[in-house]
Amino acid sequence: MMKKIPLVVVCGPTACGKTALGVELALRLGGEVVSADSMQVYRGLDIGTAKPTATERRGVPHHMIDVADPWESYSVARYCAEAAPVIEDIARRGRLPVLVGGTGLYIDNLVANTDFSAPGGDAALRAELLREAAEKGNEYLHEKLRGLDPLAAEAIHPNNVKRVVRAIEQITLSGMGRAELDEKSRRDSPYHALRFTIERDRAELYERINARVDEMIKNGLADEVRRTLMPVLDKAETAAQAIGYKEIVDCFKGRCTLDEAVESIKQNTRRYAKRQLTWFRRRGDIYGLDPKNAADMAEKIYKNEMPTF
RNA sequence: GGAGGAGUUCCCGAGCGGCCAAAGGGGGCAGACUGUAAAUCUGUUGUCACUGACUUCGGUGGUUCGAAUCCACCCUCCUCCA
Repeated sequence: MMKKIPLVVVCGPTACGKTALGVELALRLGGEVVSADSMQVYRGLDIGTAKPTATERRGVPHHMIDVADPWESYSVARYCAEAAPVIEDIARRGRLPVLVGGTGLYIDNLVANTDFSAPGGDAALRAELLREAAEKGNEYLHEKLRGLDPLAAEAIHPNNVKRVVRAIEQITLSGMGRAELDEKSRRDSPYHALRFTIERDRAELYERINARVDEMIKNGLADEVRRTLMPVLDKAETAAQAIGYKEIVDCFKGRCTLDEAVESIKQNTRRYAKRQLTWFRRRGDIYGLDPKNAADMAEKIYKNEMPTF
């Protein structure tokens, strides 16, 4: 059996300080940063995604940032397909890959080496199912799923149309139910991953979020949205969902004032952070770091003093 | 000074004698999550010894078997007249 690739993971909610810690770790451990962020993949979406600046990167190479255009749709599958070789390459060069990001779905599937080769997507089928749900109701579509894949139907709430659609799509395209697909998608992981997060008080985290949004606005977020997203809005399926962007778009479309948009960005970011906390919390293998000593932790990791090692 | 209107649970806001711990929304909190995931969805939200009890609807009294809902006075805010 091949030796596993050591992988340091810095995850956690937005604005908790992942970027700085990741860079610090990379500097001290001779590593390179691999971003695990579903929005930083997009070129041009810089300010609103809190993409690390050249200064913040401190000379550390960053990967999986700016790898797609805003009008492309992105996905976990694509992320894993692209990030895995990058990590392998870093390791081959004798450096330590440091995975830094807040997109739990991407991180977990990358680390688990999930096989996404089986069922792709079918835009036409999705549109058709979506229309069916709109016309005949969520329950109708859910019943349809129940007929095809009872186990999946059991696990997915009828109102979660997006998931119901995907489940129907999966079984239609592959002939396999979700349980079977999930089973087949599991592979051995080539990584030996150590996960860290930075723990902060909820109130403090929310304050950091609010302050950062104000900072983004000051740094020209609205202008960035006008330049990079507005022109391609109708095609930018994934990118148009980004917090900080969709709200400004609403403002440009006259649906709200700029102040309202800013408040909305803060609100949505806070809720997003909360969902991230829930996601990461359910994993029992994430080592929580005190923000005050986060940087010093790098030294301990380096010296193999971390309890999880 | 006079005439009206309003004060409801964290916020907005319905309720207008019993079915009210009080609709609905927001926010908060908790949860789910394998090809849109910064997305999508769910639950919960007075307290407790929680199939029951207790404290809430500006304040104090009163009417009533029973009040957030009726009456009196008081306090605060709004509109109009002076």
